[in-house]
Amino acid sequence: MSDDPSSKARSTAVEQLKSLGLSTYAARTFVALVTLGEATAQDVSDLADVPRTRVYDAADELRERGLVDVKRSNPKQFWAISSETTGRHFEREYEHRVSTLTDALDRLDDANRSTEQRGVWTVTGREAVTDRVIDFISAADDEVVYVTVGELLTDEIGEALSRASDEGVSIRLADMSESIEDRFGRDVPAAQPFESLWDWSDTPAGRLLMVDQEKTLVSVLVDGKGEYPPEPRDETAIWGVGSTNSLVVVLKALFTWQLDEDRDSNGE
Amino acid sequence: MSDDPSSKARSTAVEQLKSLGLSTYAARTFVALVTLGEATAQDVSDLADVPRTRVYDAADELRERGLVDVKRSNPKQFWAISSETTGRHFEREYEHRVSTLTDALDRLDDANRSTEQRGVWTVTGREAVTDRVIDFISAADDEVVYVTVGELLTDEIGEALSRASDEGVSIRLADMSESIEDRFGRDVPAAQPFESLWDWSDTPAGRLLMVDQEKTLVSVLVDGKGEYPPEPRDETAIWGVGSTNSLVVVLKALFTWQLDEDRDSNGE
DNA sequence: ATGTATTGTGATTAACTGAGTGAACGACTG
DNA sequence: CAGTCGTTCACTCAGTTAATCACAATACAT
Repeated sequence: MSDDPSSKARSTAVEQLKSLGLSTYAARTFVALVTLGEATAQDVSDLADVPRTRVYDAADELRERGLVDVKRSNPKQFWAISSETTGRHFEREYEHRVSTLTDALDRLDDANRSTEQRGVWTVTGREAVTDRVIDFISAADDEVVYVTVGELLTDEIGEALSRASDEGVSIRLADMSESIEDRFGRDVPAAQPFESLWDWSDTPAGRLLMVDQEKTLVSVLVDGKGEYPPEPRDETAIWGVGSTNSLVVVLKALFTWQLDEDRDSNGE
Repeated sequence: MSDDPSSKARSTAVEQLKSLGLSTYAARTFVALVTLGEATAQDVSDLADVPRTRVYDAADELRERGLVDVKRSNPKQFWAISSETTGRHFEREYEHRVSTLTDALDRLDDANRSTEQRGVWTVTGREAVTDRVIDFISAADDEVVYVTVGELLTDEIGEALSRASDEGVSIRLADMSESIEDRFGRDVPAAQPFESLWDWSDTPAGRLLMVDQEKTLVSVLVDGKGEYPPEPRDETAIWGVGSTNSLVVVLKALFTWQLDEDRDSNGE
């Protein structure tokens, strides 16, 4: 039926609204009101699969949130705000929540975070790994060594590298694809590319990161079945900090050797 | 005790995390990990008031969300991402959700929204009223007449007025305080201030809005008990659209008379 | 004016998620 | 080898939310 495409949009909208904190009835009612424009409880009940007697509660929940207006006629009429306004609304709500959260967390965040550690931590998920990489780069004082493949050099990481470079941190990027090299010729003028120790073309690829010779991260892409849909759990990394950390020690040795090698071949 | 200020931050952080979709245990565990830095299940259980046997589940929930890393040692060690990274994380998550939502809603949003209507809608809450005002101003084609007090002329509304002005809509602002007049001398060059019909200084104040002589909104501030804490339910508005709408008709009459009066006294 | 149909409000019940507890298994240590 | 600690799993209980029903109020029609 012609409802099929819109019914998909309908269910995704309901899902998102629920994840944003609305009850199922309220979410369904809101979606119905968006499509109907102006409607009575009966109309909503017919379209949204919400018991008619519950539409009033759902609409009230929505009204308290400022998502729906009510016409005090008989029968009552309901009206949903436009999708743009909905976006603005949740944007404000979200900003408020996140800023409250980060404020509170900042007040708790202890200083004893980047001390010496033994052993290594594991991270799964590409976004989570990217977060750690950005953390490390942002905290760099002297030097960042980053071996990666173009696929994993996102804008966010580029920005972090640029910022670090601006603060006088020396950036060493390895095994960049052409397009990436072009990009970072602009973005990170101070980046000094060097030849990678390994040939990544055959491996499933991943990244190597060393910051200030005391924080290191190693990741591999683990495309489980097929690499067609970018799986959420498609990257796993281990990382460790501290000059005596075993992972740091071994990577420092490798990188130091490799970088010296590189400098020699460049006639420095 | 010295814990008191931080325990407040603790509970607000937990609240926000829960509202962002985490379970109570997960939220408490995360907050404990942020303060502890690196900790075992026992440490978390002691500080966070989470049953020790449940710390593992909570940490797993957090790990799947990319908020916590795990060291596979014995005993297991947990580590929480920094507050800045937490902010970035939820920002991304939120952006994804809201864009998915607005996409879906746009696909549903029916065109039959701004047709002729009888009767008026009611809105409560200052933010909700502001949303309607912005909606109206953004949809203006020819003319915006806005009578308000400085308190209710927020940046958002200023931006909306500026945008409308840029698109050739004539803006008529009334009863502006000096500072506001200054501001909109810059922001809205095309704004034509005019003398308000009423003296608002004694009333609880509110706003009047008419757009294209076919959409009108009237609001009053209803400071219930005291105006000291800006109550969330502190403004109530009614609005209606359509050239035959009763609220539109009466306000159009008032404004037309007033604006003509104003033009005469200015010698136009 | 009265009866009927429909709207609005409240109460009650059922189902489900999530918090809390305890038991059992496994690993490391003395 | 035994005991202790760490880890996981299974189960109970409570609170919340969905769903249904019953009743009151209003509007419309005859």
